[in-house]
Amino acid sequence: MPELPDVEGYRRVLDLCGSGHRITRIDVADAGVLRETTAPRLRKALVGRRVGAPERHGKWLLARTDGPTALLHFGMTGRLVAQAPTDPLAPHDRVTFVLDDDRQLRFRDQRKLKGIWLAEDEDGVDRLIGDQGPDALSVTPAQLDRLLAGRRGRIKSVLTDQSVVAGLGNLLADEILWRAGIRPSRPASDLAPGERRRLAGAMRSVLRASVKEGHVPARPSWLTGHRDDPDPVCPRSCGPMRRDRVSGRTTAWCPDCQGDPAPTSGRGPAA
DNA sequence: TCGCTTGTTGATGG
DNA sequence: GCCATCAACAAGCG
Repeated sequence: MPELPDVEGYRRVLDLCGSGHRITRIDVADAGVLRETTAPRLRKALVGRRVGAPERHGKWLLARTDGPTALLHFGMTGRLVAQAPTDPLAPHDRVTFVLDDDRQLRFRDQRKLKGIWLAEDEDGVDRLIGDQGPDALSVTPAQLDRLLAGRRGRIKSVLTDQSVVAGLGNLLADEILWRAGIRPSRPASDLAPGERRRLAGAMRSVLRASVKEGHVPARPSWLTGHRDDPDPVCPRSCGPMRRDRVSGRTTAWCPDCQGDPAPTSGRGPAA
């Protein structure tokens, strides 16, 4: 679930609830989410530290303190929730950070695909997320041109490649490509300048609206509002939507709005 | 039991 | 080197 907008929401939770407060205790209910560290080492590094202004890069949340930085990645099912001490522990609350005002920040994650890392300094941060491309929210049209140049892969694969641009997941990529009217299976380097401009604009507007909500909203006027319907219909063309696999991920798109089906026969007439 | 899932990584093959 | 596919990670649902 978590893509850039979700993680930005968790960043706000951490900022609102944590910034300026000291960490007084860390409860580890399931050490399976601790990566390259242990519960004792996490406590030694962070208990007593004051929480600073959190940052986000792509889908990574950087929990700053006046000491080490904790790096959180939420995989497909992770969340960060603020709770009162009286709130019962949820089944998937893996790590609880208790603050000096008794409030709690809980790393809640069903599937434990990712988790929490610890970085002692900026070199450590860089080692963990240094391979990430620029954050999708900050990408300009000119920058997108440079990022796509020479990429022979499919545009959807390129957009969801975190080392190219950081923050876009399956849902966002589909929504953005649909908004821009570009077929997900198009080779990235084939896009015309006008298409790249539309893509940059769609990325910006979809991201802005989604960040405001803290997730990709399933609005009736959006692709995301219909992609899980039994027989999904495109809210723009009113034609049937398609569900294919592109680069191993379920891909929802509209043949009317996004050109012809995958170019299996070699050359797509309108492509 | 199988297939599926909004994320990521590493192996493998073209 | 680039790209696509697949399996794996882990857990739940239908």
